[in-house]
Amino acid sequence: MAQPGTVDRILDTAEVLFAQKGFAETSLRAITSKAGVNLAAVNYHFGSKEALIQAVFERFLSPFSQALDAKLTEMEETGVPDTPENLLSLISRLALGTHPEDPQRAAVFFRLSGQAYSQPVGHLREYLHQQYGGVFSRLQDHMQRALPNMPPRELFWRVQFGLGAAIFTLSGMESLKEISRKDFNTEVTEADITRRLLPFLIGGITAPMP
Amino acid sequence: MAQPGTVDRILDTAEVLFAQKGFAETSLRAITSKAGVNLAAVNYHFGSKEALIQAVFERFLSPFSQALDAKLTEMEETGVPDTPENLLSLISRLALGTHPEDPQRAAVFFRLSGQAYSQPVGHLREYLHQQYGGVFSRLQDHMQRALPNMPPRELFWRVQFGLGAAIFTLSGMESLKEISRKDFNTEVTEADITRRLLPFLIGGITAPMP
DNA sequence: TAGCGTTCAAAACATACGTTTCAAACATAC
DNA sequence: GTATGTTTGAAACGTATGTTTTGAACGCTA
Repeated sequence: MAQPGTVDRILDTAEVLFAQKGFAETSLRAITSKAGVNLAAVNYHFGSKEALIQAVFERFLSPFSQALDAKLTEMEETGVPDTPENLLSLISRLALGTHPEDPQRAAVFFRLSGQAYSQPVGHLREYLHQQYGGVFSRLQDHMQRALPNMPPRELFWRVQFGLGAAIFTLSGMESLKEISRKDFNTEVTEADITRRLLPFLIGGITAPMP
Repeated sequence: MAQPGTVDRILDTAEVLFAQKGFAETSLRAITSKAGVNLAAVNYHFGSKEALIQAVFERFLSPFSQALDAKLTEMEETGVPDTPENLLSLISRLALGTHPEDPQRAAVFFRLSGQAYSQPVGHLREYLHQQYGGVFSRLQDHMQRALPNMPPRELFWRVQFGLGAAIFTLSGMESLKEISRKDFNTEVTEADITRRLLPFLIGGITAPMP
């Protein structure tokens, strides 16, 4: 019988395990046993492990992508000026707040993104590109309008650098949290890091050209 | 018979395959067959796959780490001032030029670093930390001297951000090269990116505090 | 209630993996 | 040339993986 949520229980468990240990290192048996469902359920509902991975990302990125799209439209309509500050803090707020019911969710989001990016050429990367490349290039356009004097090529790379700084740091947070705890006797949260990230990103993206 | 270079042939092949596809996705059979050595050779010479991974990193990072150490000492002795520019361009030159006989080597270096960082908690990360944490904190000290007014905690995170931007971008170069080729009709090299990286990193690390 | 499509559970399947074994081939020292 | 320790080669081992199969349990409609 369609017991409420076999599919969702698989997705919930898979996204946590994928974020913790990576895709290859997470077996279907680990997912299904922790989720309390039968092993065959993954192949039955999703078709394959690869399809499950894509489903996990779709459930994650679609709300974020749609929210970003809506916010950009809202900015255009209400005449909020395109500035690096506005754009970057918009993204930061969305990344932290797309799933407000679960604050831990943001950490999983960042770790999953890092896993996806460091993933070899596999199908995931191109899937993400063709699925969410549109929003990304729209964001890039806004950033270009915010910095009209910067050559598009230079801006492209600087956005990539900023993306790297953000995803890389936030996806490796666990280890960094520990170091910060040891060296500075301070607990840090994802929100702390994104707050510190903003000036860094703005300084980097708007830096004078050599 | 100790045919000249079984160990080296394994290391050469392993480092390329690890960089291309990741650790879990690269089997010992793929390595040994491409290297033209027997499957058992890995366990005979290295003991295990995990030990092989560490050996690959040691061969890579030790020359870099030693060179960086020497250059920092040289800076101290000759009185070269600690500035973000000097420190960052030093690292950039070393990363690109530690293996001058093979320009491709730098790309492998970056991709391997990215794989190591995005790796889950596994033993590799702590191995790298206890092996090369010393040079890293020495570099951090120099950076602190370059920016005496910045709180150490803030500097720590900004260095992490910079590290993320560098490794993340350079380790995903293949895809980014392709995009750049399509969008801008330009071929880019690792050296191009590091040249563009420098102003971004300096701007980010020295950005005014909020 | 009978039939039907959907979902579940348990088991088996085929394959790929890291590792181990053991004998043969080799280099070196005596 | 023989003996000894080291390295190679081919095969097997045990295990873990993703996937498939089969039949039972279930909800729904006629």
